[in-house]
Amino acid sequence: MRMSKLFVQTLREFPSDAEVMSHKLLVRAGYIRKLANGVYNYLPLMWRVLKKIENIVREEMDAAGAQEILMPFVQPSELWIESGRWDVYGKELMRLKDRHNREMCLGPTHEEVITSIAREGIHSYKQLPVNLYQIQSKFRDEIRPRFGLLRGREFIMKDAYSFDCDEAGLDKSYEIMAKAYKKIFERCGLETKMVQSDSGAIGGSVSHEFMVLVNENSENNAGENDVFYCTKCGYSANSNHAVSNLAEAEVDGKFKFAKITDTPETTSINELADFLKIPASIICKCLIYVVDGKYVAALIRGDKAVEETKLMNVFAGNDIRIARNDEIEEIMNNSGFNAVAGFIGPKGLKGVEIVADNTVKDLKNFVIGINQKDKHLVGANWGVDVELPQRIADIRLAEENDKCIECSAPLKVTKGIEVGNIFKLGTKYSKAMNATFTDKDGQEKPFIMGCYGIGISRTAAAAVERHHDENGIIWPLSIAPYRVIVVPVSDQDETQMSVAEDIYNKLSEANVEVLIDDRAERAGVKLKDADLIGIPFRITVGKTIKDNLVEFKNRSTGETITITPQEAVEKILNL
RNA sequence: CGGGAUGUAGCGCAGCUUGGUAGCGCACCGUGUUCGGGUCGCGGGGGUCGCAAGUUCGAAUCUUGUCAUCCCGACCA
Repeated sequence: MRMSKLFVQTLREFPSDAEVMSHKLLVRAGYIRKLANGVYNYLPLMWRVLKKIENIVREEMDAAGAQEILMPFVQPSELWIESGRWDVYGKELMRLKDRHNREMCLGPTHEEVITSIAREGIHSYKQLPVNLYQIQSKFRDEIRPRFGLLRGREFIMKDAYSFDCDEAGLDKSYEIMAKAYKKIFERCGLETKMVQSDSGAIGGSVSHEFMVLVNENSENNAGENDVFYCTKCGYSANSNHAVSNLAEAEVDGKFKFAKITDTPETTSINELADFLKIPASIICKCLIYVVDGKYVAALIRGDKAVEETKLMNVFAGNDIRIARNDEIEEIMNNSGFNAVAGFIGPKGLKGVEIVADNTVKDLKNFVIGINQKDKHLVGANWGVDVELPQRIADIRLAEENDKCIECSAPLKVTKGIEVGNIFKLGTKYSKAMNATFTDKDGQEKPFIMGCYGIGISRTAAAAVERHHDENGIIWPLSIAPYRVIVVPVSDQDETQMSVAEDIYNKLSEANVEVLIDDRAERAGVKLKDADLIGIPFRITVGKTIKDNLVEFKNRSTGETITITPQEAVEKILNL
């Protein structure tokens, strides 16, 4: 391709509305252009990168035995009503009506559609297992799109769905996908960590995320997830799922008897601990949440934080938020109290489900709210002063240096970009939508399903986050829009131009993806642009051509050698 | 949903305090010059100043509303 014809415009400055490097660089280097909030045009260079990633994904998915299909982007509400998600998916689901007033939605994911396909097409265990996938634009009306391609509303995703006749089959399909994913990201030049993650409200199911770790090179932190990991045994998990053991802490308040004590204006744990001159670990904190519209009280040790996803899962919920003050007031009114946030306790709460974190059951002679403003019960004990809730679960957010549950080594934490997710669905959709097959024994059974996603456009952005320098993008060779760019330094110099054209022609004829910068620009402009757009190799034809020498530069290492044009061509052909 | 900030040419910005009919750099067009890391000069084209009301003889500038964008937060009691 000739730069003089390539549809690209590089900018001399970064766009003012971009925050993270991948966003800044992709806009500045002319790869993408914003059309609306969270919605981007993919210009020629970007589209080439995306197609490269797609093809790697295709090759590995096909090699893993999956078959590519394409499902509609617009879906009828009926399927979503069948699965039960029409009412619970929330505002992320972009809903619309057609001219007949039928309700439709833009596909944020395709479990419903794929289940309907399987329901119609798979009738016997002899047809299983099956794995179908597609690569397609998805639309999710995110609360807050940001970071360019890392969290857009419209984005390109590969989604695969497996169907098996039993759990063992699903385990195998899952394993195959996990291996394929690792290979896909490796081939894209991305090191990923496969971490355990939350699998939503479905009991007993398993899910892993593939994270690109980004802590070490973060001017701006593009990683939206906290990943906990153990360097000793390899345990790793998303913070919404990470389980840990705690270091020793004081959990006995050693008060001789229980006493209602004045604790004026201690609305936070720190204030309360300071006021009573006690460690926060002997306070039992009580937080009111709203899960799917129902009130929930969560008890946890004062020095620890609640992990909302874990808490939500205890109640198989879809939505969780902390209660507002007016909601707490409502609970107080209903229960015959008049306390405010800071003095809430589990005792006597009406219309509220209570769950206690594992950390509170060992507390002795502790401090707890009793729904009286400016007072706490000091020296309380379970079973004596307050009943220990029946529901006890792990709802605690892990912290760095907590002990690994596998090997007790201290856990570390880092930021990660989630580029892939694999998930054992089980029969959630097949049961709800009555998608069954006849098994060996003649019985009709629901499919055992798995689903497997890769954010194609996010993977491209993650690659930029990991591979760039102060001059621009540094694409891994496997996903670069072009492998090599030929730059004649002066378009005035006939020898330079003809040698450059010759190199370009030879590489083109050998089907190498090659650019030639034939623009009537000065050398500085061309070299800056070559660095900015991040082509892995550059062949510069300059003055030394009188000695039959050109410069061969590696964008990634900066290594530069001077060789003959023929050697340069061969070097590229031998990559 | 709450808070903050910002909307002026494709991009980056000034002008607004103190109203008087819009400017700079980059990019673009023409021309000359220069030619190995974003040359220099001359000449040009391009903007109903986010939108809508209001105040005023007159509004980019003041007032109100509205929309959009970016950031932070979404309450850890």
